Amino acid sequence: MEKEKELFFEHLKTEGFKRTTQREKILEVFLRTEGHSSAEDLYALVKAEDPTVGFTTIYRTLKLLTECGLARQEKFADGYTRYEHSYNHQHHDHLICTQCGTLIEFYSEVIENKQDEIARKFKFQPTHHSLRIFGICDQCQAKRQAVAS
Amino acid sequence: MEKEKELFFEHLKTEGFKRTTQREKILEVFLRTEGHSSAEDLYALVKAEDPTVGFTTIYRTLKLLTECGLARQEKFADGYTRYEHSYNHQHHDHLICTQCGTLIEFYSEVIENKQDEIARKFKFQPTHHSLRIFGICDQCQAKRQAVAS
DNA sequence: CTAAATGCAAACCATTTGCAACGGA
DNA sequence: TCCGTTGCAAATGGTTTGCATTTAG
Repeated sequence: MEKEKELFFEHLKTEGFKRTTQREKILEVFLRTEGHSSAEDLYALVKAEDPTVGFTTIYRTLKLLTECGLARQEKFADGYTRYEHSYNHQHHDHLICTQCGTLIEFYSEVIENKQDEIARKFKFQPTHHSLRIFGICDQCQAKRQAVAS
Repeated sequence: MEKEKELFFEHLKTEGFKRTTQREKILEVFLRTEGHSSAEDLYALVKAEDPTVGFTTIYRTLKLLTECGLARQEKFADGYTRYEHSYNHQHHDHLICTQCGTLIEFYSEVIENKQDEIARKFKFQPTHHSLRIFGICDQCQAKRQAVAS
């Protein structure tokens, strides 16, 4: 966590931005989240600890965090943009149920390695990736069966 | 193309929807597109052939096409939702340059197979997937080098 | 006939921006 | 002090919805 904070403050310094209490608080709360948080989620969490922080600052800080690589954004079908960090949280990919929205996380060494191999082949320097498999989860398949009969 | 049209009209019939000239035209134009088209792109293309079709109908028809599996939607960082079909276009994944936006397509049998294996393990019935590797492309790496020196 | 479909304009809603007050450096 | 930052309110912009009219079945 300290390493991440340093990285952020360093980024602020080199870009000529200021280190404010709001930015410190938002980063701190963000690093404590697990998984995918929307700006709204984060706003609620930060607001609980510091009611003076505004919605706008959440957005502006998330942008900064994305720029320096601490946050990664992903657009979801529900219209919300969600953010996640990699601190204390190993990389994983997703199975997403298009029926109920359930998220299943998985990790495959084989796929990770193959991706690196492909990137090398194209002389491409990968920073991160997103693999999502869409379909129907176990439970929703059962529900469908029940309706059909 | 005929197979896809049949599938669509069949979907309309089973859902109790009507077969209209607008829907026929939109499907036809959509199947002719290559890659990722936004509603706006499609509107321009359809409008060129039939100026009476409205923007709203594009959205409503894309929703129908997505429901019956002919279109697949993907949210992009620029705020637009883009759609693609699989007619006449084999599946592929993407390397995306975060610097210049270049898209490189690739296909890996190993990754495809591993994905199916993972889905089976979770009793998940996959319909499609999206794998995007983000990073810096060959050309932009060269540019960076040039600036640094 | 009649229920669905269309096109327009207005509404929506997550996100962004303008601006006056504020606060690091 | 100076310039970036903040929070509010208003604006933005892609997408959706209400409604009167048109149209497929």
